[in-house]
Amino acid sequence: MPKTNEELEELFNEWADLIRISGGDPFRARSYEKAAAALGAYPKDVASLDEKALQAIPTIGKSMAARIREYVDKASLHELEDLRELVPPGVRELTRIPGLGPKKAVLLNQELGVSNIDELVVAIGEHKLRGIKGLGPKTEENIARNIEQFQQHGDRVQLNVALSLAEELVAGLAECTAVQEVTYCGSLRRMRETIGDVDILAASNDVEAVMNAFDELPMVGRTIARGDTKMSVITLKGVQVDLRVVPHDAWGAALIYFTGSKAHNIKIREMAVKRGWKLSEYGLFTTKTDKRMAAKTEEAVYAKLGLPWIPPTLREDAGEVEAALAGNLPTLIELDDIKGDLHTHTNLTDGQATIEDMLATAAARGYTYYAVTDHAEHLYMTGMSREKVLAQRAKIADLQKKFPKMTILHGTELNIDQHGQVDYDADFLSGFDITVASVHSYFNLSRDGMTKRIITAMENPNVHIIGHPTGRKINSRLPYEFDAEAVFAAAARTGTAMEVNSYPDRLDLRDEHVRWAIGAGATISIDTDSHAVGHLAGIRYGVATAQRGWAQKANVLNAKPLKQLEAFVARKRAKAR
DNA sequence: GCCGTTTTCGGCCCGACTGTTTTCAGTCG
Repeated sequence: MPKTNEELEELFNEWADLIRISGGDPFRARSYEKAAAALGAYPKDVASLDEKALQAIPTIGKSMAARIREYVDKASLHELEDLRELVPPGVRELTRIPGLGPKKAVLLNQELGVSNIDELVVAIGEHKLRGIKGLGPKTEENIARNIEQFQQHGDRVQLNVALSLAEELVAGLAECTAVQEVTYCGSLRRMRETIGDVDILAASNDVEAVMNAFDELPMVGRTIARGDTKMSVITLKGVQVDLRVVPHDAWGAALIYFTGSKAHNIKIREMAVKRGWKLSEYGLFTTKTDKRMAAKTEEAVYAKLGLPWIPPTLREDAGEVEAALAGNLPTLIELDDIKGDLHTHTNLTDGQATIEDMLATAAARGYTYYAVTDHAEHLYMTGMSREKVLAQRAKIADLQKKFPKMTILHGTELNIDQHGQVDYDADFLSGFDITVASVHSYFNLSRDGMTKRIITAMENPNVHIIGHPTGRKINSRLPYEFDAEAVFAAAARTGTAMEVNSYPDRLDLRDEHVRWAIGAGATISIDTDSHAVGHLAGIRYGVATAQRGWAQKANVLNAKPLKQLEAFVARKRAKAR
């Protein structure tokens, strides 16, 4: 997303926190949060908009627009700076600890002078919290434990880790006879790239039995809360899991509630309120007579609100409700639409598996084509040479006979050098069926330099896909700086696909970028970058990320039949002449 | 601070759980 949007998202979120900490109007705080989310998701650079255009963005009114302009024009926000003066430094940091909200953070600061997490740890060690009115020994204990949990597992877990944990938990609970239905919900069902807590929903009329069964699952560690319908635990690996048990006849309403997102739920609950109804996890009710109108299935609840069923990957209040009302919901790309993988490796370079094993696994997935794209020679550590390339090509011609239903494409993953050039000359490049080109070096170029570099590579008629386009690694490496708007426009202009790399620690492009790239008219390619046979199944993460970016089948290169894929490559090569 | 098919003022989603209280505030999702 554009840099200004990102900065404003962060600043407005800080603003919202400071309003809450300073005891300001909570609804006003929410306005800032909503505006922050809207700016973060906005696909164009807001720095280029005037006040009138800014106000056309939902949640941005007159004063928000003026503040955005102030920030763009003067690089400052004087009201936010004034507010920072009012709030003791460090109090906001304290609210990052689970269970410690603005009220308690202020209390701790006022009573004990605590202004950061380290000082709080010392105060707890001296048992100073229990003397404060409203706090007791339990609170002191809980905060101490939450700090420990936060410091050890502060990062959200990756999608694949959370998903396999959730699948294990669901399978375990399904064996309990009291469980009528069980599934995972929350950000995991929405397939967000990282997951805070794993949410499990079960239907049963024997809550005790389900909770006891949950407690006894081997991966479950400590219980942190247990009530009549809800229970929270920490797994042995330190992930928080929330279990909610509901009556079977409220399954659909509970699914919606527990899947979220919070913003999506608020949106549809407001729709209910406007009709004189009330929506909760127990169903959709009339306010006057408390009569339940829908609850059994998600479809029934959405239908009563005048909406089609909305796929979980879209439920972020990012325009999906409005699109649903207008009958414009996208028909999302599905896993079954994927016809092949266009970015994969073998043990000829840095992969773990032989080409035979990779091909057999791909064929078993039912792919109609598959590209072998081992690294090119400028990634010296992989020891690639032209001789090896040609030998691999000959081998593929041979192996093709073993896979009559799957066309094997011979490709390569090229390295984009700091000037935008790639490993081979046009002549040698034309021998490949398809190529991926990626940035593997010089991550610290200037924004302009990086932008120019990537666009230069895209202008090469023998470059068909840009691999992991932003270079980010979740929780470890930031994306490199470049002008995404210019790059996506160039992708559309040059007929180059932008990859959605499915590797769980990459997911690159990410959801918001996918939506933006598609909006710019670019084609995306959902690939696994597999280095082992087990990686090929990871395509589900890429498909989910593309869904979160509103991608439809027509936007995806490797959802096209082979002929159309070949035409995509040929069109680009023809441009060189 | 935003917003409008009851509205330009007065609303703003809804419920669960904990810990500290003797009926509720704070926090979470």
